[in-house]
This record gives sequence, structure tokens and C-alpha cells, in this order.
Amino acid sequence: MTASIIGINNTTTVRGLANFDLESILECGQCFRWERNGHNDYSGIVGDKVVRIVQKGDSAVFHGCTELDFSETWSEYFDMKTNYGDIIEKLSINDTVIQTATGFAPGIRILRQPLFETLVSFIISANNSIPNIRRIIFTLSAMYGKRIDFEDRRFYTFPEAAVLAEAEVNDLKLSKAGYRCEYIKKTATSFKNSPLTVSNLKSMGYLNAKKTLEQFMGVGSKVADCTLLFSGAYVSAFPVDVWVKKIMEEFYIKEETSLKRIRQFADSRFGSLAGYAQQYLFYYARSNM
DNA sequence: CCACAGGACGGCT
DNA sequence: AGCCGTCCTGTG
Repeated sequence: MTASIIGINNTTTVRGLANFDLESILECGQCFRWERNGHNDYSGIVGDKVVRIVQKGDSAVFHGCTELDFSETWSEYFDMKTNYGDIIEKLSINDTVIQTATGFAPGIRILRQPLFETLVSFIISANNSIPNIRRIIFTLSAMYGKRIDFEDRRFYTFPEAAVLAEAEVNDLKLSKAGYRCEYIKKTATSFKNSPLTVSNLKSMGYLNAKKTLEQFMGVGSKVADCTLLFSGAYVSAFPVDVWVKKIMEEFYIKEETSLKRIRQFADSRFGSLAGYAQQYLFYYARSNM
């Protein structure tokens, strides 16, 4: 993307955005911590950086964000250097389903979220609804994260693995995560004892990276793929949930089938762009089917 | 009160 | 390898 960036007075303005729609990006189901203030006006925290972003057309104003914050944190988080127009064009060849899904939300981007937060968030997402997931993550962060005040509101960093590893399961249950609290504590303990990074995962190849994540308690195939995709480790990962299963069976495979066969189909059809395809299809299916 | 939504685990074949 | 009952919480 050839966007221009100007920072002044702790505010950074980005102009010339392409395939960037804040609402699509933040509400397409890949992240859980952003708060909506109004149309294309959101506040959120990543690591220990809090920001408020207001988008109008092809420009966005990042409040509480220096030009350095933008280049060090937000540019990477929002995957600003990837050309989504090219991706949509390639996926759309001879594919009216993708044409419809990308036409519905051409401004989706795949975020690059912190690894441990992504892993725990998607453990919580299993067998759960998005409003619930958001409440649970907010409560855990308020209980175990560091408070950061911004524009008269309180934000909390996502808890460190070492902190969640020491937490009492009964205290974790105040978040209403239920049986997933055992998974959170066990995964945090394993992660603390042998920390993983996105570059570790990238260096071992997709299959080994997925197997590695599936060793954590509470992480199956779908959660592992979500973690790989939404941390930016592998944009070829194709998480299959009930919505993706439904749209793939109805429009591509034309019969009911197993999750495994859907993943194989997606890999052969979308290849290295499967993760992008998944997110367009998921958001379209969830909003329209 | 009940039905239902949402994936991983563990025991079974 | 594949199938299925169970797990927790909130909503209709």
C-alpha cells in the first residue's frame, strides 16, 4: 500500500488507504478487544499500546500514536505492507463465491496479533460465542493485566503467561470461561516454560507449527489454525468453524463432509492464500447465511 | 422450564 | 483412522 503517513502532537494520520475498512477488520471475528465508539471509530490495546482510530474514506487518524508508534506497532498489526487488491484479484479468478465474499467486505485485512494473546483468546473461543469471548477476555485482562488509562477510560494489557500460570483456577473462573479455565492455566504454564514466538513457528514449517500448537491443552485443529493465521505466522492456514463448513459445503463441495476434507479442498483450491480466503468467506457466511 | 449455539477431549470402535 | 457423549455459559 502506498499510503502517506504524517505524525504530529501524538496523532498520526494515514492517507491513501486501500482495501482498509476498520469496521470489517475489527468485527470480522479475528480479534476480541476493540471497543466501538461510533462508525469506523474504535479504541483498543495491543501489547501496552492504546490507540483510538477514526477512519473517514481512505484516510485514518490514529490518536495517542506517534509516527514511531505507527511504524513500530500499528503498521505491522494492520498488515499495512500487504497489497490486498492483488490478493482479491488472484483469489477471484474463476470463482464467483470469492467474488461475492470479497465484494461484501473488500476492506478486511488479516491482523498480526501477539502470539500468546491469540493462542489463549482462541482457546476461549472454542464452543463459545463472540460476545462471551469478549467479556471473558476483558475480565481476565482486568484481573491479571496492567491498567493503562487513555482518554478517561481504563484499558488493560493482556495477561502475561507467567501470571496466568500462577493464577488459581477458581479465580480464573470469575471470568466465566468455565471448563476452559483449566486449559488456560495449563497452556499458560507450558508457554511460560517453553516460550514460542511467531518466528519459531515460521521456521518450523506449517505442519510442524500446527502440531506444536496442538500440544497445548485446549488447542485442536481449528484453534491451532486460528492462532497461526491471526498471529501472522501462516496466512495459508484455513480454520474451519461451523460457518466456513457451511459455506464450503453449500457452494464448493456440494455435499456434507468432514472438517478434514474441507481443509484439504481449501488447500488445493486457495493454496498459499487460503487464510485470506477463509476470512472473506467466514465474514460473508456469518453475516448472510 | 427447555432448546440451542459454539470446538476440544477422551473413550470407544 | 473416524464417531460421539460431555464439558460451560448465555440467549431466545
